[in-house]
Amino acid sequence: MEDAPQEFCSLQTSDWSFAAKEPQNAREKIMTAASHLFCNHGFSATGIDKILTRAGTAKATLYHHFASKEELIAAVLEAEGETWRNWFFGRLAEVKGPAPERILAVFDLLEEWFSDPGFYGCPFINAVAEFDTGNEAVRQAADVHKQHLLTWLKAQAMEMKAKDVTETARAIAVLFDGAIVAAQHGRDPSFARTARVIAEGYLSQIEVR
Amino acid sequence: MEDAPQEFCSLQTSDWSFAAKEPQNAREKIMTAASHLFCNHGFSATGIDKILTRAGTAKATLYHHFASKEELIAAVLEAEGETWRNWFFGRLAEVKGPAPERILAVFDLLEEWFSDPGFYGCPFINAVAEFDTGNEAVRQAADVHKQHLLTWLKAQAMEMKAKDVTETARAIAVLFDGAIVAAQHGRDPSFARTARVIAEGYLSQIEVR
DNA sequence: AAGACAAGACAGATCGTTCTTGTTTTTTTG
DNA sequence: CAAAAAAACAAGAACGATCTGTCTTGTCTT
Repeated sequence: MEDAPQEFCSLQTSDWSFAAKEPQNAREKIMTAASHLFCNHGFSATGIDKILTRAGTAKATLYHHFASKEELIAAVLEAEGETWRNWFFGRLAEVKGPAPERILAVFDLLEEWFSDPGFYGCPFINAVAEFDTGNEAVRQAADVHKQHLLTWLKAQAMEMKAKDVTETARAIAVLFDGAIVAAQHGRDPSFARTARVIAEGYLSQIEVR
Repeated sequence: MEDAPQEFCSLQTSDWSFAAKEPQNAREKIMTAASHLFCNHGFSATGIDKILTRAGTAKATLYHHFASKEELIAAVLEAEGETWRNWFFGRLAEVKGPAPERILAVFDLLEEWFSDPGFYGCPFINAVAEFDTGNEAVRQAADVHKQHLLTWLKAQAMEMKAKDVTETARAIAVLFDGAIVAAQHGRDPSFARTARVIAEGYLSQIEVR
């Protein structure tokens, strides 16, 4: 019952998740089903048959669109990453104010994300945690995703004339990862605010050019 | 070759890992082999047969000591947690100085941990990331482990007369988790120092009773 | 005599993958 | 616009491999 085929739903509450999107064709049906199962029950633990049952598609259709399970995993990670970044940076673009306030807004967005009942942690953190050694493709996908965030953070650090732009971005990224993991483990969205307070203190002490 | 049976090694370089200990009997052989494979290649991805091959033991021996794979996972997590905490808190007990310095020493220990070539992240973070939904036993084991750290942090916060003891401990824990994940993903131990600098700033601004 | 262990056959289920057959949908073309 | 060609898709059988777990037989150590 829990993993039954998704019923029609015109209201998109989880803009950050590809798995919550309305699939338009068989390929998307497979990807949204796979995304949900991978992220909630793990990649290795999710078999092809479970994905097909949830997607309501045929086995040949999956292997027509994806050469292997590994390729499906890669496609899901890429789609999840892109959807999440569109949501995240899209919302950040709405924030008015100087760079420090934009950085702090990051943690408000994290709290929104954590508060979603469907929150399952960061797919990339989870994937690297599951595969660790081997599967360099997964690590690379996670790296690409993280670079997007670091690039944005560096831009903010430059705008606020931080002395060490890279180190400032790294520091915020540590708070970012820490908040995600703590919120996932404790099922407690308020870790985003804890991280925000730390960030406020850090940014107020930044050395400036 | 990579996962061959471990050769004799009298020097214990990785005191933090149960998988690096010298097994004394068949049960410990199984547990150290399982620990190594679980932590490096994932729990679901590691089959019983691979564990037995690495341990050099028989299948009946495994099922004589453990009722199921799930129970073996639980036993490995518990052993890994205890070994790690013995190393961590044992080393912390050597640190002289007031509470803030003891807290900062946490991040020096993290850097040591991250610098070990065999570092694979935190087994509990990895386990929760892999299973997420379902498997409440794993989540509970992770919670117990985290409570040990939080209790220690609260004691330090009390000693330095922090106004909000719980929040102070939570903040350091966020930096703790963030450093682990960042170091694991970037294969870069220096994230421990990044987290330490943030902690220094945070502790210097703490509200005191 | 008893328990710990090795070695491995065996079972039933599930894994990822390929293949076949037929239907529906889309695209191209006359 | 209609006919024809092509692609997408459903349903599911079949494959060999691997999965967790059981069971048997025999050796070794206490």
